[in-house]
Amino acid sequence: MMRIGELSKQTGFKVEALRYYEKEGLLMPVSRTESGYREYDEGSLKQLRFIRQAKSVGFSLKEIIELLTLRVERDQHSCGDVKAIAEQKIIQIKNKMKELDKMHQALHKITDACCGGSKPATSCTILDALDGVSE
Amino acid sequence: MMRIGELSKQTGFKVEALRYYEKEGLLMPVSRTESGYREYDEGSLKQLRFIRQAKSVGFSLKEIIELLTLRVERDQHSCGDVKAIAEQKIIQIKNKMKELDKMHQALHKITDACCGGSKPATSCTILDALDGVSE
DNA sequence: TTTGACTCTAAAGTTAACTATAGGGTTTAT
DNA sequence: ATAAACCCTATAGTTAACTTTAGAGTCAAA
Repeated sequence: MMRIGELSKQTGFKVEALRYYEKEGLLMPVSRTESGYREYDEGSLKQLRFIRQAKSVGFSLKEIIELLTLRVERDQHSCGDVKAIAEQKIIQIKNKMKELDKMHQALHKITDACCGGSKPATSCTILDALDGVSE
Repeated sequence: MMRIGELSKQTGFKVEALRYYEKEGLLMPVSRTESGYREYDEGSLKQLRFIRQAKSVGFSLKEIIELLTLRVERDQHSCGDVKAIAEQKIIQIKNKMKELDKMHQALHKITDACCGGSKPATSCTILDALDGVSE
């Protein structure tokens, strides 16, 4: 078990952000000490790593909560429910990957074609580069 | 050439957002009519499509400006400059793709393993599912 | 035992990215 | 030629995701 300062140090999230996440329902402390200090464990670390990942690819905190509460629990959510939400998220993720792939190809085209040739390009933008990328 | 309302209709961005983008340096109108109306063209459409893509995968407007101004122009930016920035962005993109891939595998694991079996799972979360994903 | 580092709550402030409002010109269809 | 629909600027307001501040309790070392 660790306190909030330690969790902050190990994850890079600020102490205040961690308290904010609790208020928003993203990350609950495992327990509280008698004096009211928050206590966290390894699971908290894992959860914060996931939150960082999801944030970095453009999911909002609200969407991340949806992802985190995706669970099948007897008498709570049916497999069908979970499957439906998960599949919708998978679609979102696939779309994001497609966008990233296009951007990646375009950037690659810039570094390769625009700068690699013998004669220097006069003007080459990512928009021009995207033109060559199959949609 | 089209005016701001038409551009808004064709892209789904609100008129006010387009004006905001101009103020922030993301999207400049091609020209102005005598009476001061903004005028846009096909290039504006292309640019807005790109902005939407980049936003959806978590790039900030500031970062998008960086991407949009990535261009080799004689006497303005050297190939080296552009290459350096582009390569840094490629790294960012690759990281995002890695994160998305992990999330995708985890979600797939949930829909498959947790709901597919004959006996119902009692509890299965995305965090549990991520455990099995190679890091 | 007291000082410094840590923690708490509650509330106000900040930043990015819009969104809405006020007050006023312009275009276009009738 | 006039009303509806569109555009303008400037400014204020909103939402998400924090960050800061104020005031106070707790814990560990000297």
